[in-house]
Amino acid sequence: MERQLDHERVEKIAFVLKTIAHPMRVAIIDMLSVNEKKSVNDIAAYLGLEQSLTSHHLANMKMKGVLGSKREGKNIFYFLKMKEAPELIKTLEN
Amino acid sequence: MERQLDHERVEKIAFVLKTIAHPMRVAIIDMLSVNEKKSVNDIAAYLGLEQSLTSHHLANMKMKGVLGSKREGKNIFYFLKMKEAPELIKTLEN
DNA sequence: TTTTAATATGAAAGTATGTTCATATATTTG
DNA sequence: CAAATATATGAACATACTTTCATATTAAAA
Repeated sequence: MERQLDHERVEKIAFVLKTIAHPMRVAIIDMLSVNEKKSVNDIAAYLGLEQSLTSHHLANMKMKGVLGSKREGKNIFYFLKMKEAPELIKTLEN
Repeated sequence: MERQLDHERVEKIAFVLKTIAHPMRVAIIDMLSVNEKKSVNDIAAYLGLEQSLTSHHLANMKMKGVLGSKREGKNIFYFLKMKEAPELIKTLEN
């Protein structure tokens, strides 16, 4: 029989869940699971949010390993980095 | 091609994620995914936590539909109600 | 029917998270 | 290089979440 999760593992799992557990961030991940990459402005426009707020959330998810980003000229494109993120959302769609 | 998630769905998904996104609560769900049902004291003892704190977390998860409970004499047993909860954890174990 | 065991509850304090606003930085274009 | 566009950043504020502590409730046992 399998061991229960140890403390460190539990912390890490909660950390990832916490990173995603916000309506804006769920929406961003959902969008990026369909779009491969999107600029900050596109994301903000699509979700109807302010630039600065969008940027803060994107930076947060990037810092925590959920997203990545890549500059292309004037734009910065964000993309999904943690493949599990959309799976979490899919688990709860019903 | 599939529609994106609407606002209400995104909110609901974030709500569930937020309910689970805490180390103690991940540990409780993990425990209950292996044990079917456990009393408050058992849970508190197993996790090395105070009675009151454990009770608060259990009540919270019950209120939000993740857990259920059932009194048996002096004890109250908690059990998993939302089947997706352990799946979320499983997605992030690796 | 008092005591003990198990759990819940509510308020206060502590801590973390989210949002806004003003401004900074980087890149392209005229 | 000055202006415009895209994005980031930091501080202040607002809100939400966690923990603790003291006490209440419920059920069983003596």
